[in-house]
Amino acid sequence: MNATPRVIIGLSAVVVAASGKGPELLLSGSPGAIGLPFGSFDPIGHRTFELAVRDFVTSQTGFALGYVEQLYTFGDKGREAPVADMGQSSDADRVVSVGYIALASSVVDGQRRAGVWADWYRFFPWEDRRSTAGMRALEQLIPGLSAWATTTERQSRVAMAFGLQGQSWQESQVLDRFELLYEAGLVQEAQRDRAKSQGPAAPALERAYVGEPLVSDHRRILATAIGRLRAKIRYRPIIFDLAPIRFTLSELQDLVEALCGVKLHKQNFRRTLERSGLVESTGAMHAETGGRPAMLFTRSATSRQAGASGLSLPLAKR
Amino acid sequence: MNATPRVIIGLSAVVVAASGKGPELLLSGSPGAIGLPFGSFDPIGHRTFELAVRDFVTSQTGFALGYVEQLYTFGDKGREAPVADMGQSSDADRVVSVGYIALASSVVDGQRRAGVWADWYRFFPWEDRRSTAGMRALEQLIPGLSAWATTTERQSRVAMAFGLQGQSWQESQVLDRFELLYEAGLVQEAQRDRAKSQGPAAPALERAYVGEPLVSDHRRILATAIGRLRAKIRYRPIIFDLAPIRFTLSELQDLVEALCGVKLHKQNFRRTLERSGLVESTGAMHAETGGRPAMLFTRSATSRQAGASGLSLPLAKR
DNA sequence: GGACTAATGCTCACTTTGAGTATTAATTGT
DNA sequence: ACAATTAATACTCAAAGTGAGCATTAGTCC
Repeated sequence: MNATPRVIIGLSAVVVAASGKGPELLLSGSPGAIGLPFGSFDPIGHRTFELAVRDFVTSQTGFALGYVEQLYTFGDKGREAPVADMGQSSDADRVVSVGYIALASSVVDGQRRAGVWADWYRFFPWEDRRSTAGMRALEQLIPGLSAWATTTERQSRVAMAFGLQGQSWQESQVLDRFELLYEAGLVQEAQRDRAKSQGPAAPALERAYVGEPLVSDHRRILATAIGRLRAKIRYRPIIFDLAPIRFTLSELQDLVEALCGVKLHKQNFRRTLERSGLVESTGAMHAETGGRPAMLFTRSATSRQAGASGLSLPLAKR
Repeated sequence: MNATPRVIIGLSAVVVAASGKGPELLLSGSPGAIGLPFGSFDPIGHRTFELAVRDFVTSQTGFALGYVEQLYTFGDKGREAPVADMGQSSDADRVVSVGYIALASSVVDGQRRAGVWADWYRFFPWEDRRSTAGMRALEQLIPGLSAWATTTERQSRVAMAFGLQGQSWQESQVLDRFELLYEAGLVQEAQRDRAKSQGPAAPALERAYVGEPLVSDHRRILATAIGRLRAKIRYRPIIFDLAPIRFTLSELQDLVEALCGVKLHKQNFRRTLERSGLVESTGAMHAETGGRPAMLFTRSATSRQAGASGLSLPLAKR
C-alpha cells in the first residue's frame, strides 16, 4: 500500500498479413470482447518495447514478426476501459498503452498462421471505398455526423475528414475519422466510455455501418495503424513486406487497393511502378487468371535499401 | 518494498520557436548537464500526456504552448542514463520517456520568453548544409563512419543516411544519422552509455563536428523532433505556427531553410507558395532590408483548415 | 544620378500525371 | 477450329508541375 502510483505499460500490436484477398489482422480475445494481441511490458525483463512486442506475439501465436514499428502511445484517462477483462491486474493507477504495427511476411505460409485473422474493414466499414457496402456505410454515418456538427469548426472538421463539400477523401486520415465518430458518439466505444460519466444516448446504427467495437482503445490503435500504413506505402517500400516474394503487377495493385480502400488506374499504376525501379521481372509467367498470362515480378535490390521511396497512387476516376 | 516493478513515465518536450535567425530550442538543466525541459507524468493527476506537457512547460517557463504533437516513446534499457541528475527519484525500475514536440508561436514575444534558448545546430552541426561549418562537420565525421562500416550492410546504411556515393541527402533523416553516429560511437552519449558495459574507446572529435551532448536520451528525442518537423512542413502547413503573423516571402524562406538546413531556389519557392494558396498578401510593405521593399503576407484562411497541405521545397543547386 | 541590393516577373525545356484507346495472349463454349 | 471473353500490356496526348535561369523593378546609399 505504497503512496507511489502504479503505472502499467500495455503493449498492443496490430499484426497485419496479406491473404489472397487483402490485408488481414490478428485478433485475440473471446467473442464479445475481441481485441488486438496484447501484452504488458515487463520493466525488468524486457530490454526494449520492440523486443517485448515480438516476444509476446510469438508466444501467443507461434510465429515471428517481420517489420515492426511503433505507432503511438495513448495515455488518456478513461479510454483504456475494461482492462480487467483482459487478464490484467487492475490494481494499477493508470494504464498507458503503446501501440505497434507489425507486418507478418506471408513468406512463412508454410507454417499455417495460428490465431484468428479477420478483414480489418469489419471494424471500419466506411474506410472501404472499393465496395458499395463501404460507400453505403459512409452515407449512413453522415446524418449522425451532421447532427453533431453544430459549430462551423466541427462542420469543417467533418468535411475535411470525410471528404464532403468538395474536399477530397484522404485515405490516410483514418484516425481523424474515427475520432470524429467517437466524439459524435456514433461508435460503441463512445457509449461504453461515457457510461461512467455523462452521456447523451446515441442514435443506434447497424454494425454494417458503424463497424464492430474492440476492447479498450484498440479500435483507435487500429485506426492509427491503418492510417500510418496507408501513408507509409507512399514513401517507403513497405508494401513488399506484405506482398509475396513473386507477384504479378495486378496482384500487387489489388493488395495496395485493399490496403488503401480505393481503386487505382491500372495502366498508370503499372507505369509508375515500372519506372520506380522498385520491381524487376523474373522471367516466369503466371497463368492462373482468366486472360492473358501475367509476368511475375519481384522487389528489386534497390527497393531494399534504406531510404528507397514508396509507391505513388494514381487514383482511378469516380 | 513491493515486488511490483515501478515504472516512471518521463515526458520530454522539444519546444521550438523561431527567432529572427532561425529555429531556437528551449533548454533546461545546468552547464555540463543540459537537457530538454523534462517532467514526469503524474498517473493520478494528469488526464492526458499532452495536458501534462503543456502544464510543466508552462510552469517551468511561464508561457503557453501552441501546437503540440507526440513524437515517440523510448523505452530502451540503458539509454535513459543519468536520470538521478535530473532531480528524479531513481528508485524506479524503469524510466520510459515519451517525447513531444511543441511549437511556441512567436506571436507572444511581448512576454519575453523565459528560459534558455539555443540554436539547435549546436547539437547537430552536420545537419546544417547552408553553412560551410556544417559541411565541414560532415566531412570530419566520414572517416569515423567509414571505419565503423565494416560490412556492406553498414556501408549502405551510412551512404543512404548521409547522402554519400550518389545517394541524395534527405533532410528529414535526422534520427537515422544520429543513430548511426551513436552506433559508431562517435557521439559522446555512446561513450557514456557504454561506460557501464563493454566499450571500445572512440576517436575523440571536436565539439564543432560531433555537436554537444545532452542529458539522458534527449539528443535522440531532439533528432526525432527535427526529422519530424522537417518532414511535416511538406505535408501540413505547420510552418505558420512558427512564422510571425506577417512575413515577407524571403523571411518565410529563410525560416524554412533554417529548419531544413538547406538552401532553396528563391523564385521557385515563391511560385509554389503563391500557387498553393496558403498565403495571401496584406496590402502592406516591408522596407527594412537593403533593396526593393517586400510585400508582407499572412497565412490564408484555407491554410488553417485541417487537411491543408504543406510546402514543396524546391532545392537550390549545389 | 549611378551603383548596389533585394524583391518580383517571366520563359523554357523537361518530367510527372490523369485518362483513355488499342493490342495481345490465354481460356472457354460451341 | 473459331469466336467470344478476360486480363495483361502498349502507346498516346494534353494538362500540370518542376528545375534553372535571365530580366526588370523599386528602394537605399553615396
